[in-house]
Amino acid sequence: MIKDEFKLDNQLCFRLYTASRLLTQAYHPLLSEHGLTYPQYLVLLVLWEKDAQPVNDIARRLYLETNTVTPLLQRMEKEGFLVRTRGKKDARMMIVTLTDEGRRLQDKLAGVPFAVGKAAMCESFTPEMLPGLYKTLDDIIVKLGGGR
Amino acid sequence: MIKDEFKLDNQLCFRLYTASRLLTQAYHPLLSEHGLTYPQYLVLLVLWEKDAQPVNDIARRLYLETNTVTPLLQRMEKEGFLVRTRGKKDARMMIVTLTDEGRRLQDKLAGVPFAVGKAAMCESFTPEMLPGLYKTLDDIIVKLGGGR
DNA sequence: TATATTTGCATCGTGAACGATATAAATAAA
DNA sequence: TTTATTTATATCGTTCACGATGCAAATATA
Repeated sequence: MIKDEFKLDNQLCFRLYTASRLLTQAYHPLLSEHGLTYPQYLVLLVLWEKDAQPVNDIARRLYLETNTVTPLLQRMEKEGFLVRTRGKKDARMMIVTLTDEGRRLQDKLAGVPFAVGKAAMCESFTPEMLPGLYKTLDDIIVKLGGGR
Repeated sequence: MIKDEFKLDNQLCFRLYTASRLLTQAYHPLLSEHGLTYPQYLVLLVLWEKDAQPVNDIARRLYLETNTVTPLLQRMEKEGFLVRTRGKKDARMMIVTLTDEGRRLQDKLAGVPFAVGKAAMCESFTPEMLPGLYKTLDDIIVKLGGGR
């Protein structure tokens, strides 16, 4: 008999992994319509909050490494959503700035959060449960993401 | 000013995505030591519960597509953890069966669940909170993963 | 000032994810 | 029994993730 700790139904990570993938899939049709992927959408969220940030700050905000973010930003630049320019004071830094088109996406994607929310909520999982869930996930993230 | 729905701190999906990635990273050193990745570890969990399953059943259990699972199984076969044989009754099916080495990993990885659990738990996120969290995530998965 | 170290970003290789498509076996319909 | 459809898996192309490594600019040290 398999040990309890090895049962798939007792795995926190598998649940997080699956829920994350399925929720990302829910974003897919809404984002691909505008030529975006989910990680690219996250970059937009970061830049909409605060424009003109260096690669490092964007990566840290998303708990990602720069070697993940750099090619992602290069693709977004090629698509015309942002521009990357060397920092004047410190030439090592690559400053990422939204283009007009990148800012316009904020209006075009205005309906996305609600649409995805509607797709995930049900009788047993309601919006009122979100704060508690956020707190729990944040605890896990802080514990594991420590340095960031 | 950015809309509340667009703030990164109000994103459920980003939290799931981050928590999933960070928890998977916690598995990494423990698994790579044995030549395994996290998705490969999930395949082992499935096969330890029930050996000799077709690709389709493994994929459904993990909420993945077969085009994700097939190459993953091919790599695991090359590593000697399992064998893939065509079904006798239905030759379309590829039956996946653990090797002795694949079964032995169950003992070698015996300490992994506890080690990862210790890495994720803290004062504010305790093992007692797991059942509630499981329920919430399962609701999301069922709502979004519907058919599977 | 010359040298060493640190910092910020980029490149490379591998392994997922996943949409789209292909292929062959099994089953259903004509 | 041909022919059409469904089913199970595999292949292909693109985009992440991420460990390892490289490189140039900035900073610290000698």
